[in-house]
Amino acid sequence: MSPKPDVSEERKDQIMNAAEEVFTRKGFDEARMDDIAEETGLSKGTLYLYFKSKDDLITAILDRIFQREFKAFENLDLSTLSASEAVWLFTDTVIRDIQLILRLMPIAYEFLALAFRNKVVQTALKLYVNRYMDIFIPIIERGIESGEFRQVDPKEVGIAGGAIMEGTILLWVYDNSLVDPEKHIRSGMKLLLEGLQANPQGV
Amino acid sequence: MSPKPDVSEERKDQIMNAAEEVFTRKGFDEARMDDIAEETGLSKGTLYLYFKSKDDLITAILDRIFQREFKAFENLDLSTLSASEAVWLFTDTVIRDIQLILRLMPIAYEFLALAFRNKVVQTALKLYVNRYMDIFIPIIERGIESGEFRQVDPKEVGIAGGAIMEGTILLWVYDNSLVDPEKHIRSGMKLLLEGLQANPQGV
DNA sequence: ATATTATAACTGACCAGTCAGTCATTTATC
DNA sequence: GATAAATGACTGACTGGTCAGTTATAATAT
Repeated sequence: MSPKPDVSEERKDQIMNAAEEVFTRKGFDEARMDDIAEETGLSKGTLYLYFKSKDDLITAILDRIFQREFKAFENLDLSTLSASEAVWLFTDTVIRDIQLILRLMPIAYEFLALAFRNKVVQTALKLYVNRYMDIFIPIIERGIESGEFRQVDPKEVGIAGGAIMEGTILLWVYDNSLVDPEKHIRSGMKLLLEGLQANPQGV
Repeated sequence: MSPKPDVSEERKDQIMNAAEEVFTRKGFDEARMDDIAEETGLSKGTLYLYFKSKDDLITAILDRIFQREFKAFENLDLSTLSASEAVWLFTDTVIRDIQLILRLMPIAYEFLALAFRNKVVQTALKLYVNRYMDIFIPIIERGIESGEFRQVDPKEVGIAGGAIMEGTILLWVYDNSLVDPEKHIRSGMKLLLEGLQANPQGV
């Protein structure tokens, strides 16, 4: 038996939480390992017992965020719904998810900037958007087949839907007094859906 | 008169061009003043004759980008067009603009990340999105008044339109093999417009 | 002559990462 | 149940490299 209980998982989480806070507040480059140490209440040396470098810590945090994102899409059974209903359930899921993510937006945009020069980041983002499209596009296809939607290109609708979701958040970053992410993602999706109806009326 | 011809404007531009290149390639923080000096072919000391700090240089570059952006919207007379036509002309203008800006996207996303902690950046972005909405929303209002569009909230449509434009670019950053900015901004706007028609048919 | 433009060597603040050592708790032994 | 040994957790002063910004000096045009 070990003379002390293993606390390494709790410590790692504790450090990641503190680091997430500091990175969000200061950005990757301005965040000092000393700041993170202070935020945890631990010493800097201890951080290096659990993460071998600052990069390693950043990577672990991003991994954790992505894991959380993907979880929201699991257990999502859209097969029994009409296409419109499925779009709404999917939209609601994304919106619920976004509420949790909004505070991490500063990290997200630094991460996006990295995507242009970092292969690993590119791959992660590609995976993310593809998971998204793999859910969204089949809904549209089903709606067209069933005659609920008019004849449109499902991929184009998928991209437009994704753009509305991501773009609305972007506009909120531009001017948070102009945009309410939840409200305007919903109104944007509603406008898109209304244009898809085979027999125009309420959605 | 000065004993030498004044080349300071050319030098500034030359330095900004080099810096834009290096910032795009490496990011603000990873870009060294020595890299920029090497890119210009000048010495580091010379950079400091024209820009008093790295921040000053970054600010000048961002200013220049924004100036270019705004210029595209000047001389844009939409008053003689139908609302749909006006939306298309506006969309085309944005798309033409975007082609020039795509290579600077890494800078744009670093800049966005800054927006969360920097008042000046916040103000600049707010100004940008508001100029955009000040053009777009009146077009929608006019379309509703004239009976060309059905009764919708013009602000919501403006935000949806903006989201489609900005969001499509974002998706392109996520996965440039999935999205073609020009094509998908156009198809997204088409879907939005079709949903706005008072008497659904072609747009 | 002299003002301007340029240079390249230099400085010093800064900070990621290290390491020799301390501390607190558990286990082993009698 | 008291003492010692073992070990994991933790610390913080230190180092070595980096890089924004400075300065002393030179070149050049007028």
